[in-house]
Amino acid sequence: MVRAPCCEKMGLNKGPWTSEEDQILVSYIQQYGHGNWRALPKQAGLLRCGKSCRLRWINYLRPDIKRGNFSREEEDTIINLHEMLGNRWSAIAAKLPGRTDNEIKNVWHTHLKKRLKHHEEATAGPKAATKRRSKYYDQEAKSQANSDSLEHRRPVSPQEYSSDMSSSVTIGDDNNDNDTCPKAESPGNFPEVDEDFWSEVLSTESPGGVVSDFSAVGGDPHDLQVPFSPLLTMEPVNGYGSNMHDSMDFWFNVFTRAGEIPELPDF
DNA sequence: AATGCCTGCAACCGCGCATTG
DNA sequence: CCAATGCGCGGTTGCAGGCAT
Repeated sequence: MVRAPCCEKMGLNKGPWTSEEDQILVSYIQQYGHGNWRALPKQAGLLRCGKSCRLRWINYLRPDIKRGNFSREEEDTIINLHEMLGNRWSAIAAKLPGRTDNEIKNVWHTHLKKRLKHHEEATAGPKAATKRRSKYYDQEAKSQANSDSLEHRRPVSPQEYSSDMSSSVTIGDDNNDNDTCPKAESPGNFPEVDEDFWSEVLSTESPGGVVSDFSAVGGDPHDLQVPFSPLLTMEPVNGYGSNMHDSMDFWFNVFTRAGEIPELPDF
């Protein structure tokens, strides 16, 4: 099957959007919505393909877009989710209101990969830790030192925790290198946990569920500092927990990293 | 001051999946 | 059932601005 191009390429604008085009697109969507992206540019009088319009709207013009730099918490959330989901940017974006998959993808490639790399260097040994850091990271470390770095590490209630998985693990944070940042020697920087811990988790938890009694799994989740914490908040939509395959994958990763493969829970 | 390099980000491209007729 | 179409996603690119030399 020969696929037709998404739009007639002839005579359509490409590249950066002008403010006029933005205005046309916004006012059209506000008035009529965006039922059919392919037809939209023609109806709105834009010399763009529908795909381009959709991208512009979703990534830039949508009214609920959150602009500006990512907070530390948002970055930690991305790192957590990326650990779980991989490059499923849209699934990650779904957990970050106001942020787009494109934005998250960019942040990951420009900032967070460096953070992780730096963290690995730092945990690999003092020699590696003294390597030259990126410009971004130097600035970030400076600004972080000026801010109240304790705020985002504060303990939270299970309810609050359930709606904010971002606080579970902090990776590559200069100021946390000596406190609660996980420092396991094992691949993936995961701390060891004992069998009792996992059996407790399994008795109280299943994918898609929420742990309501943290005393049963070791008290304050922040004290645990283990990467499965997002599991505790997982909802049976968008990503892990949404189907059997993902759930199996997830549990396999969790147990493999924990160094044991107990019986999988019923799904 | 000039030049080249690097970084960040907006936008494009191609593919796969879902839907429709 | 199958082809056509539309949409969404992830990877990649190109450009503008900042920075180093």
